[in-house]
Amino acid sequence: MTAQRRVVAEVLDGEHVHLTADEVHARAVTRLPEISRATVYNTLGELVTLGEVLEVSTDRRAKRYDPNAHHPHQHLVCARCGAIRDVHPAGNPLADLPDSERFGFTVSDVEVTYRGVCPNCASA
Amino acid sequence: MTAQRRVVAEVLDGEHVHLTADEVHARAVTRLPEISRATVYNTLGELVTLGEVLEVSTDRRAKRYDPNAHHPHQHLVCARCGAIRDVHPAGNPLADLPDSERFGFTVSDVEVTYRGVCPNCASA
DNA sequence: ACCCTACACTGGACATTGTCTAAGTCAAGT
DNA sequence: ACTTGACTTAGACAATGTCCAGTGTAGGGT
Repeated sequence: MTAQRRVVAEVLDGEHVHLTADEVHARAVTRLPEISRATVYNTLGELVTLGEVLEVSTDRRAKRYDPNAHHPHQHLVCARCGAIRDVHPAGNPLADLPDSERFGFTVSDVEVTYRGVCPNCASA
Repeated sequence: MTAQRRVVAEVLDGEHVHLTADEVHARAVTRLPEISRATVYNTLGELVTLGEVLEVSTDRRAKRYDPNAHHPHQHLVCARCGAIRDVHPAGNPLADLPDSERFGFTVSDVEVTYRGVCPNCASA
């Protein structure tokens, strides 16, 4: 555990939002001015491997990092402003895929992204 | 309808697979050698706007384009080789999101990606 | 037929995101 | 103190996508 890794972990834990790698880097720099992008990427990658943090890809621009890794959840994304909310749908989407639709795959995971317009954007 | 757009449409229609923009461009070049990347991107964007083609983002590298836009379906992706299959889960995932989990959003769409290991990779 | 205009296309520069590498730094063990 | 190895840094590089200025080109109006 180095100062750099601690700072990255603190940034993620401090704000329960979904930050991009560059946003994490920007916030980390305010606490540890000389931390490099490579270290942030490396550390985020390690946190993902350890299962402490989830990678989320709600748009096709940058990956985002979700510190809420220990509660299974899905995401609801505003198509206009990109806001992201964690949501908890009823049921288990994995159960909705019958064997006949698995083509011999060993299916281990499912990722659900709801898209819509948030109240802010709808009223604007 | 120009020669360039026809070629892009033919490439997508010809092979029912999920091509990246660059793969579309590579195939288009064999038929129309001087077609530019920008035109392929523009044309793909227009096809997406028209609803003729879907953008799929199964990995974080390149967007892929799915000509099967008129049959709602989801995707099953191999975590090792990246192979993509169209699948049709039972039920409607949109119905699984209760009002209490919508936070005032107008939810219009849902995207489901199953992940697993395909038979080929599992036996290797 | 000839110009004019609007649109599409081209090629390349640019932006964003992420990965890689060579070299530097630091701490622990010998 | 020296060696070793892990970590960090800075920057080059790669992949993908977007933008823009200049160049066709097709069709309408004369």
